[in-house]
Amino acid sequence: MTPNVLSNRYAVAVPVTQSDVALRAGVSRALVSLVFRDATNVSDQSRARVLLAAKELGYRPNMLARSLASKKVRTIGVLLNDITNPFFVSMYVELSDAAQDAGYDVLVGPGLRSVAQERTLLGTLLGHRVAGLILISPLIKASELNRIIAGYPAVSIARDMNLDGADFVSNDELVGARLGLRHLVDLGHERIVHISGGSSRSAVHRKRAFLRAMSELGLAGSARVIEGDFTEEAGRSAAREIIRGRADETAIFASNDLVAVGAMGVLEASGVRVPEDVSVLGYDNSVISDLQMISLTSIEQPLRDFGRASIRLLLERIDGERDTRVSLEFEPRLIVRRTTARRATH
Amino acid sequence: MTPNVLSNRYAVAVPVTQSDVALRAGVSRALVSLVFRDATNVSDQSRARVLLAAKELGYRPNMLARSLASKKVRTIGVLLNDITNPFFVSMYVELSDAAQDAGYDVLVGPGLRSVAQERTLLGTLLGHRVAGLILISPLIKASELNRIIAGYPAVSIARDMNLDGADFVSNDELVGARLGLRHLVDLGHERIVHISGGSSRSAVHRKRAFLRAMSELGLAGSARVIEGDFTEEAGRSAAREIIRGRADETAIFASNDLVAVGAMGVLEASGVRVPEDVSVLGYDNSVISDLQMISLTSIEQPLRDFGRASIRLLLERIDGERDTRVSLEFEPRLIVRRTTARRATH
DNA sequence: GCGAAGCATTAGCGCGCGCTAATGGGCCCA
DNA sequence: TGGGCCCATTAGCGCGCGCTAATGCTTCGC
Repeated sequence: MTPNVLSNRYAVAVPVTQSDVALRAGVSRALVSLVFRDATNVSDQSRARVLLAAKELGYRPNMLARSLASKKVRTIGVLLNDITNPFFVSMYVELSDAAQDAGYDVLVGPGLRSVAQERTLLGTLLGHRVAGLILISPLIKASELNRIIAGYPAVSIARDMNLDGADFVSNDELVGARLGLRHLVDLGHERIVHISGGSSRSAVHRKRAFLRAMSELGLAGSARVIEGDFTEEAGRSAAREIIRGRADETAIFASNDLVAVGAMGVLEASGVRVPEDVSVLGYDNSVISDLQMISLTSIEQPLRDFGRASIRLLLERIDGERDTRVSLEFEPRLIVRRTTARRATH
Repeated sequence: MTPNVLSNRYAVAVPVTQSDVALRAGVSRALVSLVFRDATNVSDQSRARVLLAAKELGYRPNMLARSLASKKVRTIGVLLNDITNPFFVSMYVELSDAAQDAGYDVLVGPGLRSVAQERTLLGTLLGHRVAGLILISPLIKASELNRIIAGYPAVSIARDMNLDGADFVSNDELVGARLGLRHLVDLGHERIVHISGGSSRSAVHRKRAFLRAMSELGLAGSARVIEGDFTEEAGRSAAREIIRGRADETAIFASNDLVAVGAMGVLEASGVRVPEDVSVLGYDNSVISDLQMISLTSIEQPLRDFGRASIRLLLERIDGERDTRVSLEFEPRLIVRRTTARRATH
């Protein structure tokens, strides 16, 4: 009976430390540190021995200890206000990509449109001492946000909140509205209705851009707005209102793709054909707009540019290269698909 | 001239430590630690003073140092093989939710269907010394995975790889296939084609379940499979083949929603009506299937159950309560929408 | 008034690693 | 053989916090 020999079928993950590697390689712990920090002044022979020992033991530098000791965290926090929105997810992909290129990890705070939850998530991110924050269309009001992240490197995407310390990246709403409306006007449309995204800052900006672009085109009189939010249901509801009111609008400028798709669903179910009877224009060019069954004409926001620029701006602040606030607006692009067509002559 | 007075418009985030709080509260550092760990044996008075000082200074416990000192990391790593797939994103939402309830943070490794990338991401997660891993349909082959995460608490979702140390959570493919096919057969369909998800493990399981369920229904002879993958394009391509071949199939059992939507797009563009001429069934019940314009009948995978169960299983391992491997299969559900209908009598 | 008991607080080591001043050793040249 | 130089390596402190044995203080009972 040897009670020590238990059936240890499942190996326990024994944490391997620098000391373990040093011991096995027959060198000091600090030398191992030097090797893993790519320092010079290490003989090729020693380096090889250390790397070999590390490999044999399955050693991996402990990010926690490393961050703690160096006082430099290579992790960026991303606060997402709505992870179910495909547009934001794509945004995250770009961010993650750009961050990785810069040698940073990304920690997400995936919100579900709740202010309270956002507060918690921000706390978590700050608790992890992330090097900087990227806020994607946050819901918390600016004053509170300003207080929470005071002095923290931050970039806000898609929502300008005039944070002293936060840079701002967005798409040029006015250009977007012009692109979309000119396209519709070129197709002969004049009476155009906008289904808004609600009372959030970005939604209001988009609505104003719509109204202004209509004015520029001399169509201020035939512009109409139906209030909604950024969901499919808002699109459905607005479409019902349009049908009920027997309005003479021939085109819809939706506040985003989801809204557009919701409207189209109701329109087609009611016998109103898209684009034969009504043209529909979305915003974001998210993945659903590209589905063949939907094939929605949409305004594309340059996500890749957003991602790259955000990370760049953030790193400038993290590295202390800049102290002044920067706002960047990128130009959106019109992607024409099959939901917009020449206005029917009646 | 007082060169010390610079225009310091942007406050620098000064890291506040436990010592700072202790100093301000006039107590020892360890007492602050006790307060923040909700220890007993702290007078209400001291507690209040510490908390006040912490609030005034904006102190937040440093997760890094905490993990290092306690040797307990409250972070779970999630490896996602394809973050652009809405199904996986929903999966992540549930996981994140369940983890938070258990007091854990979540660190994501967002893959884009690349094995090399997955390797890197795993390295990052392990470098962060996450308490455990959740692998969502990973691509890395089992043997390698087994070596990398040896002894690490892990749960695999949607892909069984017989890892000794990894539990397994999935949906019961056979039940899913039966649900879908019975529904189609009840509607009078017999000749049914499956558009497969390719050669990945989960795709093969789904295909086999389809074939077996067809056999059970006595329809082995009228079952057909078109190979594809889990993308919309695969659905389109398969639909073209179906049309070209003038096959007499009256129903399509797609390997996922995206494939189904792709097929529907081509069918309708070719004048084949859904569901009048052909019924289409998806899998996953992802967000797109619920869009009114699509309204796809689909097999719902119980994501919430997946998430809860995965976290629970993982915590059991992390807490050392269990050493043996567990596999859980949850029953999917049929969600009937508008893409399936009674077979046309010709 | 004294000891015991109980409670609140503190000192100090350890976590894994970054970083630097200091040490050691080898080599070359005179 | 001695001195000097340079390169490789090491000892040791610090990062912010967890944790516990030990200390100080108060209160109470007899």
